[in-house]
Amino acid sequence: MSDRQQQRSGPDRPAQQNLERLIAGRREKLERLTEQGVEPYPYAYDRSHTSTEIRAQEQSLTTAGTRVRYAGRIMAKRGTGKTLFVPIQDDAGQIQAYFRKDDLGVERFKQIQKLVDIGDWIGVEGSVFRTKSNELSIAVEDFTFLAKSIRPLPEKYHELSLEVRSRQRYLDLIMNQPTRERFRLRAAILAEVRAFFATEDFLEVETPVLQPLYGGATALPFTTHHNALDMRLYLRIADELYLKRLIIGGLEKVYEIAKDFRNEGMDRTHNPEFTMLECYAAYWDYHDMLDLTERLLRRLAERFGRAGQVPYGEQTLDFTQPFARVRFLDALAERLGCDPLALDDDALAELARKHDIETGPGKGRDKLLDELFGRLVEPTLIQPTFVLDHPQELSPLAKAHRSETGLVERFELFACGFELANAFSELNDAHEQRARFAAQQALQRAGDAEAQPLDEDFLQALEYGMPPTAGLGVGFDRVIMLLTDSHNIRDVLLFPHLRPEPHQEQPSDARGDQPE
RNA sequence: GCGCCGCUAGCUCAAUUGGCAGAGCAACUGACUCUUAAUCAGUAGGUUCGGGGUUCGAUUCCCUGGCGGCGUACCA
Repeated sequence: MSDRQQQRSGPDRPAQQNLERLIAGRREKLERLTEQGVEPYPYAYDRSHTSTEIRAQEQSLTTAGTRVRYAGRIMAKRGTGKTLFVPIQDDAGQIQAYFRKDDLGVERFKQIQKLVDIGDWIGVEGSVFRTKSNELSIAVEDFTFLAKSIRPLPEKYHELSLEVRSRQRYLDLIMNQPTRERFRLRAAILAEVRAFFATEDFLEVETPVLQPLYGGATALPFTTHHNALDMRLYLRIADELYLKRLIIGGLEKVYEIAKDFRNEGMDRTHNPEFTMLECYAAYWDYHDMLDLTERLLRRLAERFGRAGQVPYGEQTLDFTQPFARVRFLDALAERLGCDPLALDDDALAELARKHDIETGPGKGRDKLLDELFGRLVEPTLIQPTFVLDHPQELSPLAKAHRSETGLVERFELFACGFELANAFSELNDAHEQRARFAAQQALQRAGDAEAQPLDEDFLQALEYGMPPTAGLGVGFDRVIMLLTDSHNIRDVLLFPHLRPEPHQEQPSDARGDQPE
């Protein structure tokens, strides 16, 4: 190790010399601790109380004079000569440790004063008390070194950049209590969703991530390769076609919460891998599913908002009343000021171009209507709103509308200007489904790369008969964004997708992936 | 993808018209027995993201590559 410290003219980048010095200094302290007989990386520490428990039990702990054993990361050191105040952070918060030279002796005090750094892990043992300035503290009688941090923590009173927060999430978690709270909340919301589906009698299932053919959504997949079978596989873009196979199998109510993968752009509401909630119920139509969606969102808003009101930026979203409902074409007509169905193809294309939407082969009428809707209507849907009855071409897996030709029985839920959920009465006529797939293939030939492929295996399953069924997909990360007042999906993903840093080179002998 | 903006010490940020690259925190040395952004005195820390160009001289201007932010497009 000392050889490396002496290495001045090596390949190390000069810009890192200062950091190297800081690290070398901490390694040196580690060596000196070891020389003094301190085990630098012990195997366990038997703590008696967490910070939460100490705060909750302060009264009894102080009156009884109980010795507590508390552990965590050192977040600061404030020395006043022969005493030292050290805030120690555990999972839930911080408790200040109070070291006195007179209590610990010269050598032990010198260890904590000189050889222990901000960022190190430590266990302290002593009694709980309040300082003169009324700070809850532990008067340390003994301490145990638990682990060394050889890199300096970020500076303490400025925010980390979004990049550092995302790329080095552990630093964000160390430095920012709200980040910890946000991810605890995410876990609580997930648990609440599972509890909801349990009360609704849904069965939680798991379906394949690696699929021989992708389907169930309009999106581009990630491709990989299975060596043993020497075959191309796709990471799923949706769970839909497998969950429907389960409905066909007679599991009447199923749901899955899992990662889907879409090989598309990233922005504040999109990450290449994201968590999707999908559920399917036999004998239901999309009206039943709409009711379930409203029950779910209302329950989450009541549990995690303020009595069903959810603050989001400047807005407050109200989930207590029945959500607004608007038909797709009506909403679009209102924004356009004319009936889009009354326009001929040329007029529609011109209208699209007027709103900066590309036209051309592979973009049918319905696709243009959808893009116009996305451009003109979606951003205006702040309060929770159901949009119903979409054009058929956009929804090759949805059942035709029972009374409106050219439309399907479908709804999307919007809030905060983005889509939260998508559902339909599922198409269960195998013959019709085959025709819809054929239409998708025609679109694909015309240049629509996202058109859905024909899934012969799924069609075979469907030919055994699927009962009337409604299905729902919910962008779970977006629900988390909504309920935690987060405005970038990266804030609700512990490890959002980022470009690798230049020094993180990929192994050149990587196997399994097939370059596309 | 495209457009705009950014990248300076471990972290957060300065630097006049192109003229010696600075501060706070962190680190190091010392003082201090109730601090809490502890305080006080001092020290050290830089290939200004990489490469190229213009110039007597580039953190600054130009080109190019990398990464990031915001906007925009497709999608949950």
